[in-house]
Amino acid sequence: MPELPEIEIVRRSLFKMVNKAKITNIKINNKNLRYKIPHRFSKQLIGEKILDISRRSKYLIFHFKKKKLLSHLGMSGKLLLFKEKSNTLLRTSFYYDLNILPQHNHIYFFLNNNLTIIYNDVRRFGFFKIFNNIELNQIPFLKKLGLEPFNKKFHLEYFKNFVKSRKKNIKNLLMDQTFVSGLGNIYVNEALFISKIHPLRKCNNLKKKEIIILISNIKKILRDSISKGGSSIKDFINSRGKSGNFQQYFRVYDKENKNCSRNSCRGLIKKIWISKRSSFYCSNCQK
DNA sequence: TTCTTTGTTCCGGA
DNA sequence: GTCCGGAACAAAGA
Repeated sequence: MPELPEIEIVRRSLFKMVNKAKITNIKINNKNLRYKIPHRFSKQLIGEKILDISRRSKYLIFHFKKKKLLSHLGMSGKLLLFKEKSNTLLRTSFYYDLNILPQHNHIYFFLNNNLTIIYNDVRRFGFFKIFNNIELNQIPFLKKLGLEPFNKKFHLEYFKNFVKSRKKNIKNLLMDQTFVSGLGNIYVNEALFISKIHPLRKCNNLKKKEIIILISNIKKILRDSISKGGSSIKDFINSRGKSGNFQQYFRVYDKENKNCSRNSCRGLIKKIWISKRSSFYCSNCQK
């Protein structure tokens, strides 16, 4: 569920607390994540100092002197911060109040500042990979990615150029990470709703005006979501266990059979599947 | 037992 | 060669 805004919030909240901290130990409870954690994993990271944490699309990158640790949270991955001294107290609040179960704590990164980063993931679709001496844009997972939505180059001309020879529907285009990277199902649904564009419209048939509105809305919705603390389908919390609250602002996602929230409309929200992904749209105002 | 959920990769047909 | 949709994959809860 975490999409760009959620990852950005995790990045910011982690960075505040663990920048310049050194990894003193690592405990792996379950190495079977999306990709199996190799034996050398702990050895390669212990003693390394976190020099930066950056984000590309939905990936987090921990920067060390020569190494980079790439992480993707998959569907339900969480990076929790744990204060050693008040261990018990935080455990309670993380694990029970927020329905985070300790049996899904898979990796512990112990730091020299009395904090521990815990990777918790119910479905284990997330992953960690270490890269040595490599530029960011050469990392295999990152080099195929399209523009970041906030990139100034993500504009009308880029869109028109990209769809010139393409015929897919606009929903699948926005889900395509080689076109624009960081959007997932939820924000694509929302952006199309706000832009009054039907998800099945062919991407090369959008009018100039519609493209401009859509791009502007994508940027706006991501920015708003970050400022509100990230989306919070209940699986998502930020690194300090604080739940995001963007969920209450969803206008179309998971609103099947509800009335359209647009004042002037009041059409019915429909649910369809597009490439096996649930898609919600207003049958009246999304043309 | 089956369905649904996600992002990503892989594959075959067009 | 390129585009595009579908399948597979990971795990678990309903």
